[in-house]
Amino acid sequence: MKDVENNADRRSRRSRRLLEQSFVELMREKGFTAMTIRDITDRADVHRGTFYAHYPDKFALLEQSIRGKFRRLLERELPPDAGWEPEHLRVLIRTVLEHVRSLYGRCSPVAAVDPLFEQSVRDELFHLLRRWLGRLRATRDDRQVDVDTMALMTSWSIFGAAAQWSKSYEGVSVEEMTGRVHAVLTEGAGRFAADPFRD
Amino acid sequence: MKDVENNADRRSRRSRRLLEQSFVELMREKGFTAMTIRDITDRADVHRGTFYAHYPDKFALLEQSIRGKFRRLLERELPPDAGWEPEHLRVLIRTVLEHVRSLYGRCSPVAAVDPLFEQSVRDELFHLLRRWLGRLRATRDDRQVDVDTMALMTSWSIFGAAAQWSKSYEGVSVEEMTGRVHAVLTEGAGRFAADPFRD
DNA sequence: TCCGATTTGTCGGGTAACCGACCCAAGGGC
DNA sequence: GCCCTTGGGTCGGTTACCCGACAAATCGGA
Repeated sequence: MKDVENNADRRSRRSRRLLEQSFVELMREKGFTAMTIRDITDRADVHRGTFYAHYPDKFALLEQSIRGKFRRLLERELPPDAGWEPEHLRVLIRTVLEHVRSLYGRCSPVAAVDPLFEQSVRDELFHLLRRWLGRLRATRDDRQVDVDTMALMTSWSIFGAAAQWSKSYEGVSVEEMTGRVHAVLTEGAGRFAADPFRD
Repeated sequence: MKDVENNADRRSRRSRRLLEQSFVELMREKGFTAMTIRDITDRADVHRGTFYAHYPDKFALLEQSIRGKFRRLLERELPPDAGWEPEHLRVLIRTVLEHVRSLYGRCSPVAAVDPLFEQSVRDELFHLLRRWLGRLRATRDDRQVDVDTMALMTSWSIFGAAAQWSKSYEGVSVEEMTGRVHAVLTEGAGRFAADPFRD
């Protein structure tokens, strides 16, 4: 269980796969709070102890599940060679907007899982953006800004916009909102900073 | 791997299940001779060494597959509490007849697997009959005949009839043949033995 | 309230499965 | 002929998993 997630032992990968699969099934059958650890492990045909070897509790599995769903969504929308370019940014923003709305739209199922979900989305977003920016830096490394910080702030800004929009921007369409967010990211704060007293 | 087949370690059972499943899929995709051990293990996501921990070669897996199919067929046709009774015997005979015909009907795929198939069916049949006869013996144990021998001979006789019928009894229907076999088993050799010179 | 049942989380000992490497045999192409 | 690939089969060292049992926590009903 050294490199958790993908390139680990065959058995390790299989166990995680089986557990997550059972979890998803049980999620729609009886919901998060109703299911027990034993429910999950019984269905996965895995010893209960094995569960604790991979996850500290149910919430960790829920988080992996949410994260995985979001990641697959991004992989489906974006080309495999996507990077920090206007067109790909547009797609990314729109995907996040819709994903956040689809989970905020329905009254949040359990209040406890809410911050978990937010964290997952932001984190996934952060890693994607850092990868993009990292490759950018490789070509023209005359940048002063720190890549990690840039990725972090961008992920928060996109997510924040999505959250706010999905809650209270009833009249604004996805396209419109995507445009606004995109504009901020590309035109950016630099414009304002250059002339703070413009207005 | 102490009690091979059912009640063994979870991991053991899972491996066998995965391997057999992959085998069945590959069987209809590229056939028996074409598939390699690596094909099977790759698809099952199991280490190649694990295969040899369970089966000496491909043929053993084929045999398990055939045997399993036949067993499931019997379980579907017969009630769970079936025993040595005229009605259940009828069903058993008919099932064997049709099963044998369904595999002899098509020109036998590989000549090498032919005896393997015969052995599997007879063996499965033998164990079922022995179970039936064993329970019978528990109630009225005035029998002189050995249960194992009885079961063995019965299994051979039923299978033999089925094999012969599926090959060359073109005009005889399943019902008709079932009746003949059933008559022999119930009326039996006892009739003739009592009066060998009757005719 | 207390009690029994269920669930959670942990642990030690044992083992099936993993991994990588090995040798050998059977083709197939040069 | 030769080499090179491909598949079969084995082995030693390592590891993730299994099993059963345990105590602590949680919960629902008497």
